[in-house]
Amino acid sequence: MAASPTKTQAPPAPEVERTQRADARRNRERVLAAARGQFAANGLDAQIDDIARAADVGVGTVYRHFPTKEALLEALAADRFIRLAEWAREALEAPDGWEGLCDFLRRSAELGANDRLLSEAMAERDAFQGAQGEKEELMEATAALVERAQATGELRPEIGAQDIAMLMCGLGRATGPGSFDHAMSWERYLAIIIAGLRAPGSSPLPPPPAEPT
Amino acid sequence: MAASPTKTQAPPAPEVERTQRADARRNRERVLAAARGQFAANGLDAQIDDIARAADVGVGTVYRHFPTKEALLEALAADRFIRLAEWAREALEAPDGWEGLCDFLRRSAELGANDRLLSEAMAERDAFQGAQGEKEELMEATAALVERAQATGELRPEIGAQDIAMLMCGLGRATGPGSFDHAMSWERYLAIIIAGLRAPGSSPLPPPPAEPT
DNA sequence: CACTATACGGAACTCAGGTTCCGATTGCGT
DNA sequence: ACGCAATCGGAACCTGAGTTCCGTATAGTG
Repeated sequence: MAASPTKTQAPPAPEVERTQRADARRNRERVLAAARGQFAANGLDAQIDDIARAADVGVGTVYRHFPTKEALLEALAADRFIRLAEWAREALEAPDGWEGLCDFLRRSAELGANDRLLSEAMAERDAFQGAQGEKEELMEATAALVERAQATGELRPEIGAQDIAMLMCGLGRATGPGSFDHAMSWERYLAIIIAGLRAPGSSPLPPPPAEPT
Repeated sequence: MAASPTKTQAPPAPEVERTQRADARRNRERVLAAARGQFAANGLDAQIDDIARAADVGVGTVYRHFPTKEALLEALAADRFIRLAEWAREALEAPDGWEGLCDFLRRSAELGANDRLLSEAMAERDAFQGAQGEKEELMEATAALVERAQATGELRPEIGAQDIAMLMCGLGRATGPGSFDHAMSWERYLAIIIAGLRAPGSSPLPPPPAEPT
């Protein structure tokens, strides 16, 4: 495209991305995909060498795209959080609040049960600072979902978004790949939890400790 | 190696235990205690050096008593399983079946929430072969507890001992030390689960996949 | 009190897994 | 087609954690 003087486009913004060779971009995707697979199956201790091999790429290439294992991890974790947040927002569109919540839980559970990285990333308090923003967005969407489900009176009123996160995290870690009974599907676990979330007249939950906004 | 004919090699009963120096026995206990603490706090990746230091003992001493990290781990895991099994049997004495189960769950949850090793040991399917027997004993006791609680009609009939294990494992891993919200006590999580286990008229659970005897 | 088998401490070794480096390749503007 | 800079591959390097080894210290015994 000729740089016509009228090209009002291309303002001062230091467009960083564009001068990247095609193969580089392609390899980046490969690495990402391979890493997703390895981390899903083996959790945090998947190995860089394996990822490189799975991506059919040298280790050096992995490191050129992601300066460190941690960075790669965070990129993927952020990815997951974003997807979950999207699902949560979609669920907000559902006609019924309670149904919407359940759908969201179902999708999350399935994802979590098949991706060790997700539940491990969700669990560790300190690590994954890089994906903190995305995580918070997810929590916000979840909170909205929770409130809507409580408005109709179906979801116990004491529940908060934190509770949901905690429960789904437990589900992932108990039923995920490599866990003691991955075959026994996450669906049983989820069904029990959902029943517990809705239960009408049971004794109130112990108070949550100083909910951070 | 010469099979010396006179070397009758001690009588058949290889009484291993008794000729052990007093300090050796004492140190063994120290190591065990220190290891318990370290593993509880840091899970499987607690380090031998730290355990030795905490026990105020040299690394060599740790290895003289336990040939390998794995061995130490298994000794401790077995320990935990045994204690849980005892608790389960105690709970069988409770006047009410459902109450007994809940008491057991409460004690297990508290232990699990404060001991990363426990839930990690419970989860890993392959590892910890050494503690397999103890684990099975626990599962049996749990099964008895479950049946009794179902007899009175309070516990949902589809629940099995495996479900309990899975749930408690998730609880431990979601609320344990180092997890994303250890402060948010395990009690909330447990309350939700208990509600879910009892829930009367909710939709039936998806079927368990080929329960191993 | 002397003697020896038992136990101890901790430096040194080994190995695994993350990270770096650099010569060989290869996309792409001219 | 040419040439340079962006990329690549993967051997080499570094660090951390489990394990081994051996000279020294000590409980227990005659």
